[in-house]
Amino acid sequence: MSNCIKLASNELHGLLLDAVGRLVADGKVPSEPVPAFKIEIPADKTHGDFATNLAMVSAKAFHMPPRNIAALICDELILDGSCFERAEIAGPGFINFFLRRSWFSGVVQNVLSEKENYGKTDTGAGKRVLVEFVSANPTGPMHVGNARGGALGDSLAEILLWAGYDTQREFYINDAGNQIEKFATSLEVRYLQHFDPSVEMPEDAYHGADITEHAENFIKEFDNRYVGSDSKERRDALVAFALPKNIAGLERDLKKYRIVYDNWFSESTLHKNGSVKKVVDKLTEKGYTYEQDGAVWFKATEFGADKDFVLVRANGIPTYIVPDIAYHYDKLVTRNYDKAIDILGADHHGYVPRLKAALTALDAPADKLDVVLMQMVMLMRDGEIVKLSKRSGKAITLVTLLDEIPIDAARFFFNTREANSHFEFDLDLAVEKSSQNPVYYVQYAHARICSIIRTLAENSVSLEDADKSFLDVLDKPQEIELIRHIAALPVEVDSAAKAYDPSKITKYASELANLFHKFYDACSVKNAETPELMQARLLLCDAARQTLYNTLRILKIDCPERM
RNA sequence: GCGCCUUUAACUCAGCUGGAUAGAGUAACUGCCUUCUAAGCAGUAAGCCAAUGGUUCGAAUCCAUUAAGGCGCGCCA
Repeated sequence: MSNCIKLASNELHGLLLDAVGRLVADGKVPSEPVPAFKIEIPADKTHGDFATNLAMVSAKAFHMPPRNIAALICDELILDGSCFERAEIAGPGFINFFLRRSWFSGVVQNVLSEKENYGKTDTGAGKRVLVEFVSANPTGPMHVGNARGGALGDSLAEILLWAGYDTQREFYINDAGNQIEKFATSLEVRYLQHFDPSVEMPEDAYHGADITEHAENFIKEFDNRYVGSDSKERRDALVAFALPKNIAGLERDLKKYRIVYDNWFSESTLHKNGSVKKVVDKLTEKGYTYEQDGAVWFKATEFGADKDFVLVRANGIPTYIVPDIAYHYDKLVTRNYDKAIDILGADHHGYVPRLKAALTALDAPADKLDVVLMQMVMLMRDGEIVKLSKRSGKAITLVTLLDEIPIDAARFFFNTREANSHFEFDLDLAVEKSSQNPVYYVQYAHARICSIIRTLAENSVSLEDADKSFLDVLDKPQEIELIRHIAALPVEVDSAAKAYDPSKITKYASELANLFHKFYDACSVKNAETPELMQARLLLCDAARQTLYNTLRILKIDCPERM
C-alpha cells in the first residue's frame, strides 16, 4: 500500500528541514523556529512536480527577502540519493522541485504490483465508521432525492473503506410512529372502500397507487375478514401485511442500484427495548426538561441549539426526534463507533443542532456525528424542470428513474457535484450515448486500453512478456502527465475521504480518461519507434487500465472491455 | 424576523486549509481517421470570480455589509 506522492512529499519535507538546520548551524540565518510551510503540487507543470512556500513564510522570522532565503536553501539542499533531480527558485520565492525519471517508472511498477488494491491507503487506521444513508420512508417508494443520497452514501462508504476505515453501511427503517399511523390509515381506507365506496381518504394520507395495490392484495388473501373487526386489529393486520413487502421492495430496488447494506436497523426495536422512553427519562432526571401546555420540552438552548423543542406531546406520544436521539445514542455509545456519518437532505439542517444538543445532554460524544447535507435535485428534461409532487403520488421514483437511465450513468452523475450544491440532473444527457456524456467518456478510455492490449497480444507482445526495466524510456509529455495522474489516486482517495466528497473521484476519473486519450493520440504503442518503447508503453497502458478500473470500482461503475 | 446553502465563460460546474498569467466539460468555429476503437485528439473564441469595504507581501478563496435565488425555523417526519 504505497503512496508515491506522499512518500516523495515526506522526503522533501525532511530534505528542506535538514537544509534549514544546516543554515542555522552555520549562522547563515537567525536561529528562529521554522514557521509552518506547505509542500504542494503546482497546477502549472512548468512549476515542477512539487513546490514549497518555505522561503516566503520564513521571510519575517529570518528578516530576509524570500528569494534570498530560497537561494540559501537551494545551495544547502542535498538531492543526491533522493527522488528529486533538481530544484529551482521561481516567482516571489517559491522553490520548485523536479522528480527524477526513475520515480515515474516506480509509479507504474507500483500499480502493476498492487493491481486491484492500488489506490488503497491506511489513513483510516481501521477506525470504525458507520455510514447511514437513504433511510427512505418504508411507507412508499423511493424518490429522486433518495437516488442522490444512495449514490453519494454508497460511494462515500466505499471511499472510506479504500482509505482504510472499517466502514459499515446502515439503513434506518422508520417502522414506527406517525408515518406508520398514516400508512395504516391509508391502507385501512382503501381496504374499506372496496366494500363501501363512500369511505373517504383523508387529505393528508397517502394517495399513491401502491397503497391501493397493497389493499387489493390483502383482499385477495383475507377478503372481508377485517371489515367487521375493530380498527386497531384491522390496521395492525394491514401494516403487518404491507410493511414487510415495502421493506423488501426497498432492499430489492437498492440492490438493483448496487447498494447492499451491512445492517438494517428498525426504529421499532428502540421502542420495544425501552430506549426511546429512556431518552426522556434520562433527560428529565438530569433536569433538562420542563412541562408546558401539557407537553414535555427539552432545554435545547442550554446545549447550543436555537430553540427548545417538544419531546413528548400533550397526548403522551413522543415526537419523531426522540427515537432519533435514541438511535444516534445507540450508534455513538452502545455500539461505540469512532464516527457516525448521516447523509441527509438539506431540509434537515435545522434539525441537526437539536439532535446534537440532546446527545450532548445525554453525555454522548456528539462531535463524532458528522452530517452530510445534500441539496435538492432538480430533474431537467428538454431544458425544463420536471416538477415533483410527492403528495399526489406522482413523484418520479428511483425505480422509474433507473428504468430511464443506465445505473452507471445515475451513479456517476449523482456524484459529479458536491453534496452541498444544488443539483441539476439532465435526463437527456444521462441517456445519451455520445461524447457529451462523461460516463461514456471514461468507460471508452477503458475499452480503448483493453483493445490495445488485445491487439498487441495478437500481433507482437503480450503483457506478461513486457520488460519492466524498459519503463525508463518513457519521456514524452503525454506519458509523464499520465503517470503523474496515475500516481495521484491514493492522494485523491484520502482527500475524498477527508472531505466526505465522492465528486473528487468522478473528477479524478474524467481527468484520467482525458490524459489517457491524449497519450493515445500522441503515442502509438503498436507502432512505437523501438521494441523497448513499445513494451514500456504497453505496461503504461496496463497501469492506466488498472487505475481506471479501480477508480470506477470505488464508484461501482462497470468497466466494459469493448464498446 | 432568525438560521443554513448558493452566486466564477453563453450553459453546467471545478478552483483543496489565501499563493505564481482564473480552469474543465457542453454549445460555437477550424483542423486531424490507407496507422492500436474519431464515443477520440489538436486549435480558436468566450470571465468586472454578484456588489462594496476590510485584513496582508498577496484575496475567487478569509472577515463585515448589501443584493438575488434555494431551503429550513410545528405538540409533521
